[in-house]
Amino acid sequence: MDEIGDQYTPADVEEAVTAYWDEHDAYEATKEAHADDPSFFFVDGPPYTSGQMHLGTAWNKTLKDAVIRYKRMTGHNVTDRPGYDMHGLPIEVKVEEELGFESKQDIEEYGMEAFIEECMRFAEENREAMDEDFKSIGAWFDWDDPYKTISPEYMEAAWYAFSQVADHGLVEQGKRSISQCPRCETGLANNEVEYDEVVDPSIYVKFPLADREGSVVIWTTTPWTIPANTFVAVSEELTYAAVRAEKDGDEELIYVAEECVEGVLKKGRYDDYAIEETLSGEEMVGWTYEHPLAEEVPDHPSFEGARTIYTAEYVEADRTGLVHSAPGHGEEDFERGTELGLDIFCPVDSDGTYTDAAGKYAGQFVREANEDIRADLEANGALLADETYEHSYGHCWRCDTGVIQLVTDQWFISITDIKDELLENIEDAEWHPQWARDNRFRDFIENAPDWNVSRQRYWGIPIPIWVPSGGTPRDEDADRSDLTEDMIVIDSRETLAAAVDQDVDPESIDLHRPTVDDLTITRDGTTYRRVPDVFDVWLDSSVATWGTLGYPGETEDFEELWPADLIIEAHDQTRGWFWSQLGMGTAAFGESPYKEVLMHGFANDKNGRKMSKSLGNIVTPEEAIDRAGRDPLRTYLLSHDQQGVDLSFEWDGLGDTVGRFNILWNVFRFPLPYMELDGYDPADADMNDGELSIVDEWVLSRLQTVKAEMDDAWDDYAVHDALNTLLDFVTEDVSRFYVKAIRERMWDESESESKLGAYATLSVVLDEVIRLLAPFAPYITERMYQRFDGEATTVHALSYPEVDSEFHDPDLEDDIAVLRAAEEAAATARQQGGRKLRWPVDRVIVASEDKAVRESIDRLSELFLDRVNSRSVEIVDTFDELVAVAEPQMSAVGPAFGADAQKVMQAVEGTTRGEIDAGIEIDGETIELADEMVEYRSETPPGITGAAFEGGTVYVDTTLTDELEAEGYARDVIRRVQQMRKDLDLDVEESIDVGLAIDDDRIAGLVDEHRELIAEEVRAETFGDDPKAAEDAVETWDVEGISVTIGIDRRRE
RNA sequence: GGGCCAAUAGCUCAGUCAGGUUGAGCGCUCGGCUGAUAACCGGGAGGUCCGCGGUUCAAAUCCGCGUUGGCCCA
Repeated sequence: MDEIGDQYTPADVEEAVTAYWDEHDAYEATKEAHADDPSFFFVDGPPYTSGQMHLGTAWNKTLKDAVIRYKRMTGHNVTDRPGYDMHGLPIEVKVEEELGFESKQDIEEYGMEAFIEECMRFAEENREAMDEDFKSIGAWFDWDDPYKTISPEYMEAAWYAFSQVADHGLVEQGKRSISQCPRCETGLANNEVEYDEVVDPSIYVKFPLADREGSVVIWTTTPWTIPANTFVAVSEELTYAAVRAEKDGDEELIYVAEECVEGVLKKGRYDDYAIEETLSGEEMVGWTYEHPLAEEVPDHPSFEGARTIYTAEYVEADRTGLVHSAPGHGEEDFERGTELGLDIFCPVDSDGTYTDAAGKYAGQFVREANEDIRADLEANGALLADETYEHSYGHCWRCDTGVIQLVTDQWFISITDIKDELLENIEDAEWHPQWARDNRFRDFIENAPDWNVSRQRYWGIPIPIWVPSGGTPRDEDADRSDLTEDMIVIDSRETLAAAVDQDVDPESIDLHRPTVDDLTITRDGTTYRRVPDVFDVWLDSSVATWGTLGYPGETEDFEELWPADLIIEAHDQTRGWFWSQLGMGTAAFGESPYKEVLMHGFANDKNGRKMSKSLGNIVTPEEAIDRAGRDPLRTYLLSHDQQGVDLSFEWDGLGDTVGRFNILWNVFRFPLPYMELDGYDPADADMNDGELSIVDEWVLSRLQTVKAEMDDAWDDYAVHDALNTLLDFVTEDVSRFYVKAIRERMWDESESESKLGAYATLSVVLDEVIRLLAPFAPYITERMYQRFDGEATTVHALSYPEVDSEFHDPDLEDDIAVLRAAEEAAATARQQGGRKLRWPVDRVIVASEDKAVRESIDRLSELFLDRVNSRSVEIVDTFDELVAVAEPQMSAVGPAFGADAQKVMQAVEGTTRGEIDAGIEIDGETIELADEMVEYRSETPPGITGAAFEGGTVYVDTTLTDELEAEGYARDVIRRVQQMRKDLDLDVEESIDVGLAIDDDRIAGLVDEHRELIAEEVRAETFGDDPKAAEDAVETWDVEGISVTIGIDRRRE
């Protein structure tokens, strides 16, 4: 791995480094090097094992990897166990697809045990593929020992935590209205419901009043919930109208909110109407009505308090102002119904078909019954209007089936009971960025409902609750409070083995279903059975901070490390993992399980749109690596805001990043040939060797400033700021200024003190840059380190460079900043004066009214002269050679001179103040000019051009003398010979013979004065005047309009 | 429908917290330099600071109302 190519080729570098790491166990060496450092407990957010790495997960793992590498280099023993989230419905659905299943029934027929084995195989296969993906971007985690949510230790961690939650009285069982996927036949958490636009029926239905004339009108998009209608809700704040409406000669009385009268009448296509009476919502409370499908659904709610009008807060003056309410379905309906003490009637099964209680519709799938219900309502004369409506509607996140709202029995963690504690615990974690915590996260927690943790599925952690047989949660008659009281919550395999009636080996038992389903517990003569549900998969990852430590099975690490020092995920996890962990940590242990959060963004396409198959705008990490490389991809991702802001992926931007690595590569390989020639080993660089020049001191000082700025950025996990500060230093300071400044010194004699100083400085700068960059770009830095030093097994095991105040000289940095600005202005002035940098000038004038600027240039005058190629510099507050040039003011000249004004203008324009003062002549007559007729602008005298910089102006005197011209031409000849040497591919130290002919006698004479200089610079042994005789190369050049013919010959021994 | 975030040069982004003539890099273009050469340096062109309104002597920045995109929630 010793050859350094002329070109930076990421693929070659990365291939070589990967092989090197494998061969030398670089990862293990790195961990070993920091094994005794203070611990840093990082916890990996477990990606779900149903897909492969995409750009977003690549970013996520890259950021984590960079932080871990940085933390190690700054002296921490970092926990780097990767995690995988391997349970849950998404995998079940994928396996069902593979097996061609369509319903739960298929799973039962296939056999639960076999199905679960398939899920495990699927998850493991995906995990292995994802391992490889993550490794491919240089993510150094402990891939041999990931934590997996399906391992017995991990599942036990969930059981233990849940039992703690139960001990705190926060586990409840009860009926709740939930989103149910009728295909998966399970309840879904809110965040598992995705909203898509669908077209649904939109019907207005008349509910005939029982104790008076007329009907109330409701609107619904779910006709299938009408069989379960239990009450109608009105608003306390609305006024309602009794409307006498007429259609086709028939009259009827309907009640709607006053504001909705016109809308409803229009929908019903009534010919005419009159408002008979208005009344408040309150006045309507207690009115009763007939169920509009009374005959079709004989068992419809008719219990005490049913078919009655009540108020509810969820009623708005929308559509009709009255709301059909079915506590057996809707969440709000359920809450209000419970509040009113109404029974819950839900005639729908978990698979979305009506039960016998639905009468005529029994056995039908609810959404398919919509049409029959609509027809029956119409036949009953209850349909006021019948339309369709496009709106967003919830769908199962995995199988895309439209969800239905049902009231079922579920197990909950009563988050609402500990809300104050949750809000307090938020404060214990520091977030980057902080606004995410204080706005979004806090808002969410304030509104968080109880956490439904039960799923009626197979591939998950079985809920460790055993309840008395006959009192299962599916039993309609079971008393809820008793159930919670009587439940037994098992916290571990040991406890399980001790408690159950069967023989169980805690060492070998697999806690998955169906193994645990058959285990019973007998206590005081009562037999307990496990509730059949599994945990919501969000509960799995919520226990990650102790699950990854094997707690409670292993307690040592937990006691030492917990809670986590840092977690890193994208902003979608605010209400995902950031939340679930806080909820679980608080409910189980009373505290936040993490101390710091770094929240990054999403990787979108170049237009800021989500990458998706349907938009065809997906960029894969593989493609990015193929086109640009691993280090450039990582660096590109990390150079953008890492705190809450999305990334718009752009190929050009990735290309720019490659460009910056090219610069770094060039800086790195630039000194190598010289050092090799001198037998200089950069690893042995010693600042005491050689002599430091001002630019050496400056770049070393800049390096200290850069480290200090990077430290500040890292402290705030502003990873992008740290990286960009470093990259700017490499391109702006090291490449553009420093390397350019020391190039000449590289050609000094081998024992030159100045050269040794430059070697030492550049060695130190490169050594530190390599280490500073290592966390971001692990491959190229390893490559460079191994070429440059290589003493340690890997650069990643080394320490991060620290600020050395001995080399910090802010005043010098200020001086050089001024110098660079002035130098830039000088270059501009030269360009305007048509004098290229290779040609020396006699003098440069720096004019500044700022004393500090003048002093800076004065202190650095030698360097300044060198860089602007001038023989002298004058530093002044004002440049007194400027010429005041007259500008006629025509608003004054015109009225005074009338017809002669044009002549006056021409005579005045461009003359100097002296000439004006001496008097202007027009047609032989001297004329009088008033002060206001002329203004003056300052111009440089002939041969001098100026350009401003921040803090002053630089003037360059480009007047030629023979001496300047002689050197200029000589330098041009040198440059041409060097080009020819290079074209011949000569060795740097190889000698040549030169022949030179210049097609202008005067110039030839001038150049002749510098024969020795030329011969020395181009390593010419002989210098003749017959270029054509040369055998190796003859070329004629145009130098400033003069034809110059050069011939060169390699010296042959 | 609600909350949070974003929108500034062709592209990527600073600047917004703390109001005072919009900046940088890349790209483009013209020129220069050059034994780092697919590198490097300088000049130039290139902006309704997403829109509309308000506060203010003064708004990219503060406030309000929108538009577009992202995430989360309903």
